[in-house]
Amino acid sequence: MAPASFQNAYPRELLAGDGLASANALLGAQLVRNDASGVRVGRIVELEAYRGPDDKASHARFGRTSRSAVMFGPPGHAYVYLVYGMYDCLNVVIEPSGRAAALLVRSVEPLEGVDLMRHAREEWAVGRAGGRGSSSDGAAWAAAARQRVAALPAARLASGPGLVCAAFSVGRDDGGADLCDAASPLHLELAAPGDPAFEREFGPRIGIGYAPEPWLGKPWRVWVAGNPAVSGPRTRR
DNA sequence: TCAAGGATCCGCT
DNA sequence: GCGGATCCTTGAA
Repeated sequence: MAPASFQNAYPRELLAGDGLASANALLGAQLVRNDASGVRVGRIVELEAYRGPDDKASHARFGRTSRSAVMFGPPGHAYVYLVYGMYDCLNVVIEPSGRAAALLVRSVEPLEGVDLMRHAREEWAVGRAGGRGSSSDGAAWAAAARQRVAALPAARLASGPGLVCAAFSVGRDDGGADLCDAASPLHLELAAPGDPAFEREFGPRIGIGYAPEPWLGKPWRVWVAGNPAVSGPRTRR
């Protein structure tokens, strides 16, 4: 059965205004990956806003660089970067050209294509296994990694910025992709009309300890209250 | 609690 | 141009 999606391409104007308004609007929207392997759809349940060169937690704090150039472009495009050497993170560019703001997609609740996401997570985990040590039991390690992923509840398949990219096969090749174009293999869609209502919660962003106040404490992280797919701060693990 | 991993940036020459 | 520090994380121990 064809998904009810592909008709509700996300309106770019919802991303062109104030960053926090964009974050509020995007929470609950759908992330869609449509490629040769099939269709994967998830609901965005956690976001963080990074708001321009003045925001000392944002990559834009260095000004325009080759890495962050996409963020300085028009809203609705994907900004994908590598962090800690091994994790890709997906951001949605917001605010008008030249403002260099973006929303980091931290968590997604799987809706369709859960098996594809699980398979992608397995492949990703096995890929990581290859880089670990020199052990001759690499195959065993990979098998164990597959087993761990297989045991995960669906809600944990994309509950973290690196995991979102793993589950949706997002890489830096996707950087610059137009997420407001329904024909794009990776794009956003409005929430389905029948989606349940939810409450929003706000708090400080995660992993930006290097940033000074007031940026450190800005409540620019927003998530769906009580949703099991929300990653939350590490201290909750 | 800690190691893994590599792109990116800054400061220095 | 080069070298070192840093980093929007994760999973294993």
